[in-house]
Amino acid sequence: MDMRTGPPIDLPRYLSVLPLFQEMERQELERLAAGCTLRRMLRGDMVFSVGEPCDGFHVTLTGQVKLFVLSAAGQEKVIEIIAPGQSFAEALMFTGRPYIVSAQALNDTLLLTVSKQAVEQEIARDPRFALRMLAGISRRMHGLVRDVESYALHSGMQRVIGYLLRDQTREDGATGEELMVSLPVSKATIASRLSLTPEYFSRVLHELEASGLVRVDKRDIHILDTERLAAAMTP
Amino acid sequence: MDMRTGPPIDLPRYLSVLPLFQEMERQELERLAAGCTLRRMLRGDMVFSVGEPCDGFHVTLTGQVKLFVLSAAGQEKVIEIIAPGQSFAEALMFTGRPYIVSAQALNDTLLLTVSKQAVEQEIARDPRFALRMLAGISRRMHGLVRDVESYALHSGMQRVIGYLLRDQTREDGATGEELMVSLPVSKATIASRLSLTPEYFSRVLHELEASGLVRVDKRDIHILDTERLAAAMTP
DNA sequence: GCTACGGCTTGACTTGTCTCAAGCCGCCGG
DNA sequence: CCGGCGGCTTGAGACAAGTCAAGCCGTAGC
Repeated sequence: MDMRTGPPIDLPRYLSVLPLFQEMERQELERLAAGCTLRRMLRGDMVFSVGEPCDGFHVTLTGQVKLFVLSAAGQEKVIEIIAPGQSFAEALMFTGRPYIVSAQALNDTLLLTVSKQAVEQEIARDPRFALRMLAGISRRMHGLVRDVESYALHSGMQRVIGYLLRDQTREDGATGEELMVSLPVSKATIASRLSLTPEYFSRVLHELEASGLVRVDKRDIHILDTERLAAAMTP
Repeated sequence: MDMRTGPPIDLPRYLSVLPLFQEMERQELERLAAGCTLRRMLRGDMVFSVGEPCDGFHVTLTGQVKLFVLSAAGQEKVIEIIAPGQSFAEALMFTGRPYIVSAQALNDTLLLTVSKQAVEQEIARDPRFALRMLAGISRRMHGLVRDVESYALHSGMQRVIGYLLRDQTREDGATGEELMVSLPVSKATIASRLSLTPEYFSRVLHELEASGLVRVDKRDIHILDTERLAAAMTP
């Protein structure tokens, strides 16, 4: 374990709060913890780059990480923005091939890395852990399929609305209730995540504002009328 | 087991040739086979539809299946075309949620369905089977990431070239070697797979032909110069 | 205070890709 | 032999989204 973080840390306790390791016994967590590394990363630090060998998966305890690819022309496409508590690169670990995306810290970040070896060992010991990994990866894949669907079938405006309402389920609140979405990172990064240029993203937000559907204040998007906004997605 | 297929079939033998079940003992295969169903499907038959509960995954032994979604406006987007011997919907099975895509037979198809229960049972018995499932799903996800990348960073022309050269690795053959790609299904279906309209796909192929890079004969695309074609992807 | 820079917006123009509409071709059924 | 239909192509025009360029604003640094 990397001890650059200062005083020893109760790693098993850190692990226990992660969705992936819920319901695991103290003893199992300790076994896993032995195969873990904790790193403090600064904004802009690379977690890994395309082509590097992959021998584990990662969890952001605090901070944010973006997964992205670069085109031959140097253009960047953000595949996913990893929020605190989320894991990433689990799937890649199991293919046994090098990374196909790069990962970079968007903020100062506390990063936990679980070695491939520890995971395989734990799967061998307890098949239920394998099911948890499978469920996690499958959920990730679910998201990717929805992205593909979105890129192919939705306009830029629809993708933006979809992003703003991503956590809103139907009948989640009363009609016309006002809620607020804070963009977790720069607008340019969100734009890339949605496969839009920053310029066009700006215009779309402006248009939504002009229609009286949202109010934009820096990175806070106040949704003035959830229902009308949702309605604007299916014209 | 569904016996509509006529005389009893040596299901374990069928299973043993699938990549997913490689290296499994006869006894394990027999256990799995007990949880399997074999169905003959006609062109156009639905394997499953969005929203239906998912209690297993599928393998096309012969024939082809398309995975697709429909937009609110009724527009279709083909997510993937499943070739003979390939499995699909493994990931969805593990999320415990209903199907998020639909699957339809593109040809008369012999379809094997492995029940969720049989899979979970086998994972409990042999963790190495879990690793195989994980590797399979991860490979699928790898493909999805490359698709997202492609939709975001490549032009229509580049996506078509990428599709034509998908199995070609560098130094796979001599310079200028001629090879041929047969479209497995209708051009309209391929177009949707690539997120293009049939009209535009047609124009792109025509343009490639005009540049002397390919020769199109019905569904056979003869690649006249692999290197120049690959070069046309990175302008 | 002035300057510099990152993050964002705005305007004017261009273009890749879609839409709509018509037409061609090969094939099957009557 | 003819009609119809699915699969595909072609043309003309429209539009969503991208590009390039300039400019604004707030914060950080000197």
